[in-house]
Formats: sequence, structure tokens, C-alpha cells
Amino acid sequence: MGRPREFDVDEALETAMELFWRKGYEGTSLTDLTEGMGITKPSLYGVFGNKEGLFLKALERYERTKMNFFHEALKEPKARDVAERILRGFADSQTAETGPSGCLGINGALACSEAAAEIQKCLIENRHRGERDLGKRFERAAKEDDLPPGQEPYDLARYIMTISQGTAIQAASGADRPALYRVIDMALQFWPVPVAQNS
Amino acid sequence: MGRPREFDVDEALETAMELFWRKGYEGTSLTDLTEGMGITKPSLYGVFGNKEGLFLKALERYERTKMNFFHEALKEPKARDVAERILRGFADSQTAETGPSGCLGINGALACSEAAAEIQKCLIENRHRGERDLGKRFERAAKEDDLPPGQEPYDLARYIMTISQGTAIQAASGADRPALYRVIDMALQFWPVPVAQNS
DNA sequence: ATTTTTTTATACCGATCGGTATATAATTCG
DNA sequence: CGAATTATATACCGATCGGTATAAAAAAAT
Repeated sequence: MGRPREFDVDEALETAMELFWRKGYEGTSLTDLTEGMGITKPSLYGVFGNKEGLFLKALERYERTKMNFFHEALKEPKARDVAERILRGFADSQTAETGPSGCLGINGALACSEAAAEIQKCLIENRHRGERDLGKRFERAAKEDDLPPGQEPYDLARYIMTISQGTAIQAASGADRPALYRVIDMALQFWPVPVAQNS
Repeated sequence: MGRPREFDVDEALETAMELFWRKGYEGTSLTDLTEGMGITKPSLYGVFGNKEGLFLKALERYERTKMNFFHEALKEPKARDVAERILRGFADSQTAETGPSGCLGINGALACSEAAAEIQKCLIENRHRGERDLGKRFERAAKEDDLPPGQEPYDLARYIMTISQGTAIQAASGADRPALYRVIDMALQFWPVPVAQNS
């Protein structure tokens, strides 16, 4: 009942996500948002609450649509394949031609005013969560003798995430996908490709 | 002649640098700056021109005082020592207890509004310059048979810078120095420590 | 057809943004 | 002592910030 909505919520959220991704939380104004989404401010506030709520929903969408490779990668049977899929998955997302360069989780609010402190904190926790999930996966790998000998699982997780965060900056600075792939190749050099196993 | 300045320009610039470092270019307001520096707006504009000019001077100071290790590191005779000094130098600066976490060159303006596009461009060029300088150094190393065999110098430079940019995000997310050192240890694993040489 | 409900459009809100005009205070030069 | 010069303090500028009040428009329910 009532007057029907004249815009597609999902489509509008996609646009908001891309704007926040490219310009950051504070760098994106409500005017940017309403003009880009093709809706008015009351409509935006009616559906998404406020700017912070919109950003959080955009982040949720980002995780669901652009970071889905991450939890898929965790399912790889071998830890090295987990690592490689994550690294290449990040690089792919950070250099996709259809979207902005870099990573929303970093571009969103790396350094900001007090007004955005809550968003900043949320994004930091987001990064920690990913690193922790990866650490848990490597912990399992350690029990399965699936890590380089003596390798601490959570240090390895931090290493992988550090590379991915580095490529996010590289992508935001103009690096293309092949360049990032070459970085990833080097980052994985220390981790020997397992020889074919008989069993 | 004329009324003498009542504040120390260098000291004020140091404060501005730290504010921009912690909150970014757009996240730092003129009120933040004048209150932090203990001067009024006309004084700020009289000495530094405008906000953009102040940021550029702060960046210059940052390069001179916090990034001096970089060009020192390039003078190391062995490429691996160049790489290691750069990696640890960045990690040290990003986790110093006296200053903000992370890196001004990245925190300053990673993603921003159009109003800060010029600063953003300047910081991107800054990163490119460092990477290029390091690439040149590795080019020399290649001629001196001082690189892992088959290693492309500019790819190696990008690899080192990617790690350092990654640790900048890690530091901004709360990682401490020992954690970053362990990341660096792993990043250097593929690069064998040369055995003691006779000659 | 009228009421009810929801969305839309317009106009507006106080606060803050970067930046400056004006005038006063503090110094050196003549 | 002026006069000239430079820095300070105060108050203000238009523009934009995120957010909202008000009312018209478009649908469903009665």
C-alpha cells in the first residue's frame, strides 16, 4: 500500500557503493550520492536511514558481491591454494574495469575526522575479521602438516593480508592487474609448490 | 623589521604534519590546524599560503625527517640490504610511538573528493617516484649480479613498495612493530641471505 | 469517492567548511 | 618621536556539509 517507490533500491545501493569506494566515506557528499543514485535526500533517508547507515549497507553489499571469493578461497583443500586464491581475488577486485580501483574497506576511511571515527573503527574490525578467519584456516592447515615447517598460522595470515592491502594501494595508484600478479608471484615464491603426491 | 612572529614555524609545521598524518588532508580542518598549531588563521595563511600549501610543506617535512632512511638505504652496497633497510625503515616510521600510525603519503589522501584531487595526484606521484628510485637501484644491482637470477628490477621494486604500503595499512589498523617485522621476515624469505664471500 | 499510507519534491535548518577584510599591536627605521 | 612594516586578533564571507519539516503526489483500503 501507499505510493510505490520509483527507484530500484539495489541499483541505488550499487551506485552508492561505487561512490564510497572511489571517494571514501567523507569524500562522498550527500549531493554526490543523491545525484549519482538519481534520488532525493528524503528518499535516501527514508530507505537507508542516514549517510552512515547507507555506507554500512554499501559495505555489506561490497562484502557480499566483491569479497565473496574470500570465503570461497578458505574452502580450498590446500593452504597454498587458499593463499593464492585470496591474493589473486583481491588483485582482481582491485583492478576490475567495471568498478573503482583499490578496496572499499581501505579507501572508505583510512584516515579521517572524528565525524567518521565510527566508520573507521568498523572498517578496521572488518580487516581484523578477515585476517582472523584466514589465521584460523591456516591453523587447521598447520595441524594437517599443510604449512611450510615452523610457520606460525596467524603470522602467515597477516603476511597474506599485508600483501593484499599493499596491492590495494598499488591499484589505487594506477597499477594494473598483470603488475599485481607479478607481485603476488614473488610473494608466493617462498612457499614451495607441492610436488605431485602419491596416495 | 615589523612585528616579530610569535610562534616557531618549524614547530607549527611539525604539528600540522602530525595532524595531516593522523586525519588525512580532508579530515583535518583549519580549526584542527589552528588550534593544534596554536596560531590564528591569518597567521597560518600569512606563512603557509593556504591549506594546500601547508599540506605540501608538511609533506616535504615528512619526507625530509621521516623518510630520510629511504635514500640512505639506496646507498647500501648489496641490494638485499637496500630492500631490508627500506622495509624495516617504513615499519619503524609507521609504528613510532612519538607519531601517528601509518604513513602520511597514504593516509593523506587515498580516496577523497574532487576538492583534494590535486593533493591525491601529488601523493600518487610521490609513491611512483620512490618506486622508480628503488627500481633504478635494483637495475644497477642486476648489472652487478646482485639480484636473484632472472629477477626484473622494477618488479622487485614494486614488490618491496607493495609490502611497505601493506604494512602502512596494518600499522593504521593497530599492528605493532614486531608483527610488521615478522611480515618483513617472510617477505624476504625468497631472497636468500648471501653466504660469506671470500675476496 | 474518501481516507489512509507511503514516497516524492521543494525548501529550509544550524553547523562547519576554507578563506579573508579590517583593525590593532608590536617591532625597526628614520 | 613618528612613519613604515609586519603579525596578530576579531569578525565576517559565501559555499557546502549532513539532515529535516512540510506538503504535494500516487497508490491501496474502505
